[in-house]
Amino acid sequence: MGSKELKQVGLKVTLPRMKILAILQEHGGAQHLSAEDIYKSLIASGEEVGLATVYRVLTQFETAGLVKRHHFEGGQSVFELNQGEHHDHILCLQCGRIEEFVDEVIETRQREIAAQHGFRLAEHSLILYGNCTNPDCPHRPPTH
Amino acid sequence: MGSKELKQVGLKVTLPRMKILAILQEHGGAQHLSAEDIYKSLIASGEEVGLATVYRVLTQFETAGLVKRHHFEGGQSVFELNQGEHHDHILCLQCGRIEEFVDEVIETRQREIAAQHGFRLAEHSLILYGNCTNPDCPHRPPTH
DNA sequence: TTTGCTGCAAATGCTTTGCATGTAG
DNA sequence: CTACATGCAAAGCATTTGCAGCAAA
Repeated sequence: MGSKELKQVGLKVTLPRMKILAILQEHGGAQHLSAEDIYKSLIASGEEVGLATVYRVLTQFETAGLVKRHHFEGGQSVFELNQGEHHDHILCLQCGRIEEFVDEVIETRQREIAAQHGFRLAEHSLILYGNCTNPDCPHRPPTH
Repeated sequence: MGSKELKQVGLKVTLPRMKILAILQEHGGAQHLSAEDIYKSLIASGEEVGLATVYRVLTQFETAGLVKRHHFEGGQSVFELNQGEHHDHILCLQCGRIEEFVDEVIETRQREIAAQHGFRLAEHSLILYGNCTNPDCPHRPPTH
């Protein structure tokens, strides 16, 4: 299942790569995991991979366009499967919940602003931080 | 001139703090400097400050609301004087030029999106990355 | 004087790299 | 068989912290 993607981007099909891809694909691929998260997950399932390998593989995946790297508050990078369409993120400062959204109004406005300033827009990073009013929001600091 | 701000926020008026404030205020206060930048600037002007002090002071300034910290691409944090009104940034991937902008359309839309997802919006980070078409853009990698 | 500040060096947290061994193609 | 992958330990950065000495109020 994951071997096709690996071959496509010219990476050898190895166990660590397959496993990491599988972890990212869980729950529909809409996860945002740190390298450490993935490493722990591997260890938990009895795999013998080094943290360095996790970082190396994730970087290769990013270069290959398989995953996207984000820099949310908190120092560490988080990775998610590249699901094709671009999206931005909103995350809860209380419980760390992350939701994705796409908004054409904002996308369009960004291009206009870039043009006004004499820039050709290449990419952007938009992250909204807030408190989710969900009753089941466990009011504790985010895991990452 | 900077001593007033320091007293206001309950920090003792010391030479390192005055100097760092002065550096941030240069060029109208619209600079985006890393701790290292500021440290080098101090050293260059013959001051005997430690890098640790620069970090400590910047963190205190941030807590006091005197400066804002941003996480642009590149690992290090950059600091700018808190000029009161919120704004976002657009920066050139080629020359590192940074421009600031405010857009009500985007601001409003962000609040709407947050509300739609059941979030009370606390803050946000919006950074546009592009290539500035300025003829004098020195096509080399950004300094930070 | 007393509390808070500073420099220095050491410690930290995340991420990358060097190297010898192992393995996919 | 050969080029690429891996694990481990060590190295790298950016940033923080412990501590003894100094200085602002």
